Parts: sequence; structure tokens; C-alpha cells
Amino acid sequence: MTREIDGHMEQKILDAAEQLFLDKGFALTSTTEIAAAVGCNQALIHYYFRTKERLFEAVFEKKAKIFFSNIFDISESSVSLEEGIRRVTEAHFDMIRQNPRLPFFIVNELSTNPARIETLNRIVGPSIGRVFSRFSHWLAEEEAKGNMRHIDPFDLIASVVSLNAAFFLAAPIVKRARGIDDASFEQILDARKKAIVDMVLMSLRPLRDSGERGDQR
Amino acid sequence: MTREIDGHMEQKILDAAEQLFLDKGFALTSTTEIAAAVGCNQALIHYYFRTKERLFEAVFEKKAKIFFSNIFDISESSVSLEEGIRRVTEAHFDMIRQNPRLPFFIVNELSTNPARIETLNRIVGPSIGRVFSRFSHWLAEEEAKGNMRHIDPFDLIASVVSLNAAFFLAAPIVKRARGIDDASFEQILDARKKAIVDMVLMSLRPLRDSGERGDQR
DNA sequence: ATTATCTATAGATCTATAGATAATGC
DNA sequence: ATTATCTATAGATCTATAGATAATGC
Repeated sequence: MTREIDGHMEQKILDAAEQLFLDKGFALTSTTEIAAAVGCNQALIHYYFRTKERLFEAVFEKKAKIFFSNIFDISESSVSLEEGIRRVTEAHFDMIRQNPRLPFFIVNELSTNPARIETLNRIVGPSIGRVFSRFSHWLAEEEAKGNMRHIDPFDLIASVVSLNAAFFLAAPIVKRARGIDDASFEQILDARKKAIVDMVLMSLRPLRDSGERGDQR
Repeated sequence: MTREIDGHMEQKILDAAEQLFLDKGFALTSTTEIAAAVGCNQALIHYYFRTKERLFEAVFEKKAKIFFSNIFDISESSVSLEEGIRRVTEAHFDMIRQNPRLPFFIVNELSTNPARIETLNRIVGPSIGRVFSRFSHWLAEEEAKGNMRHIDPFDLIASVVSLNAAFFLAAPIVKRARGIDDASFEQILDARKKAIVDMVLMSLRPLRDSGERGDQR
């Protein structure tokens, strides 16, 4: 093989590693297997990345960034409550839809290797605080206007992320178990997205006629 | 070592395997490690269980049964909507609370080894249909009475399971990341359980004043 | 005689490194 | 001369099995 026939080997290794790590996780993926997928020998992987661990870190950082960045970024606060909630929920759902193995990948690696939490803190830490506080303020305003019941912003975010992520954790399993073809599966995804948005919006409706919070209008 | 000093080795192996498999999954747990935890030699594990795979199966069946059995079993349909939803949601939450690694374990093994879905179908298949249909009927009645909005029973179940399971997938990560002690963690669990129940109940409230379904009373 | 437990080891990985070879840039 | 790629291999696992030994029940 000559050098750099089409694109760099380094990139091809990264791509193959990404796919395999996403699919099977760190432990079940061997450098031998990555080399086979790339079509090079196994030593080359260590030439570029030194260790399997460092190769994994490269993939993990990229994927963690996708998963945790811009969650619940209400950039335009001029939008209505319903529209705002719908947007962030759907954006989050769609992000996972484009990276369906992401929830499994993140959960799997953080559970089996808690040390990786450091990596996360470094990557996500800085930005998350600002986004959260902007979202909180927006919610508080809407609550004050009587547009929604009282809810801890953390609980709302946790719920939306739970509903979206858990579905994609279970989806491939259900898909295989029931032998669902791709076309039907896309329909199921759309339906579930709608159901999740509905559920969240419905749950935020202000309380009806008691003297409790959320009825100040 | 003499035989059967206190309880059977077979049971001790099962117990140790259960703990390790739950913690780290199939791939990351070695029979050597299990033997070390038990305090016997590694060959004994194969004496009793022949292969690591069969030992794992034994653990997996037991745990899958716990996770999937009796989900959403509304045994007494005389109960009110709110009380019924609260009960099944809390029962499900508490079941996971007692087996906090269960969601990770199930997701992890089904994702990395789809063949295991067969095991699941065999174990869960028979009972789940009946429970689901009973729950559906109960919901339909409550909807007809105007006590709740219309919702696909599957979506409701999916949402509750998602909310509960996802929390326990993320909880240990957050706990470690933020250095939360056990006492505070228990409080967080209680608070989250309440928030989940609230969210579900709130989302089921009948629609207010449009002419849509759920307002027939 | 049977059963439980142990020691030892074969065979299959897998990661990482050393050192050879070939292509490129000077 | 440097850099990319390859071959070969050391050393560390890990699973599974063969065969020895010791305890128990008859």
C-alpha cells in the first residue's frame, strides 16, 4: 500500500473505530477488529493512536459533545411556551434519532468506566450552567404568566431526556424482537415523538381551579 | 476445602456471578474474577455451569423475570385513576430502586447480544399480553368516565418505564460526578419519584374546554 | 464408588512494541 | 531522512478441559 491513496488512514481508523465502539462498546471491540474494518494491519492503529484507550477517548469526546451540547438551548425566548417546549423536545429527539446508538454508548461507557466522568465534566461542564439558567428563567417567566404549572426545571429536563433517550435504548431491541422493517420503524419513531411532546405539554398545563400555584392569572 | 461447609458452592457462585454480571456486564466479567470473589478455583465454575454463557443465562433469566414481571399489573380495578396510576408507577420505581443496576444490565445485554431477545420472549411473552390488555381496559373505562384524556396505553406504559428506568441509568453517574453521599441520594430518589408520578398524573388530566375527547362528562 | 474440589495446561484471543520495508520529499 | 505501513512476536489475559486428590456415603 502506498501512502494516502484516498484520504488519510488516520481518519479511516477513526471512522471505523467510531462505528464499532458505538455498536459494541469499548470492551467488546478489539483493535484487531478495527484494523480489519479499515483494511490495514493492527499495528497501524497503535502507530496513530498509541493505545486503544486513547483512540476511544477521541471517539468518546466527539460523541459526548454531540449528546450534551445544546440540550435545551432556548435561543429565542420570544417564542410561546408550547412552541418552546415543542422545539427543544423535538430537537433533542431528532438529535438522538440521527445518532441512535448514542444513549447506549454514553450510558454503557460511563457505567463501566466511571473515570470517564472526568472527561465529561471537562467537556460539558462549562456550557451547561449557562444553558440551564437561561432555560430556568424562561420557565419561571412562563409560570408567572400563568401559562404552566410549577415544576422544577431540572425535573422537566430530566423527564424529556429520559423519555427520548430511553426510547432509543429500547427501540432496537423491540425492532428486532418484533421483526419490524425500516419503513414501519420510521413511522413508529414519528408517532412516539409526537406522544412524548404531547405528554410533556399536557403535563405542564396550569392547574385548573384549586388555590394552588400556577393559577395566578 | 471440604464439601458444603456452609451452603453449596453452586449457590455462592451464582451469587457472586449475579453481582459481578450486574455491575460490569457479561463481557467485562471473567470466570477467574468470579472464582476469586467466591474463593474457589476457576475450574469449579465450569464444573457446575459448564460454560460462562450458561452461568450468565441463569442470572439473566432471574433478573429479566424481576424486571418484566408484573409491570403494570392493576390487580384491583376498583381503585381510582389517580390511585391506580400512582400505584403502578411507584411500584415500578421501587422495583428498580431495589435493583438499581437492572436497567443497565438488561439494556446492555440485549444491545450487545440481540440473540438474548429469544430468552426474553420465552420468559416474558406469555404473561405480558394479559397484563397489558387488563391495563388497557381499565384505562379505557377511566377515559370513558371522563377522568382522563385519551392516550394510547402503550405510550403511557412506555413513558412510565422510560422515566423510571432512565433515571436509574443516569443516577449512579450523577451521584459519582457530584460526589453525593448516600443519605442525600435517598432524598433525591424520593423527590424524583414524586416528580415522575406528578408528571404522569398531570399529563393525564382531561382536556379543559375544547370539544375534543376526554370531555364527555 | 461417587462427587466436589484442585492443579495444570492447551488454545485462543488481545494489546502493545520492536524492527523491517517501502514510499516520499529533499 | 522521514514517515507510513507491514511482519513478527512478547506477554497478558481468558475459557475450557483433562486429570489428580480428597472427602463422603455405601
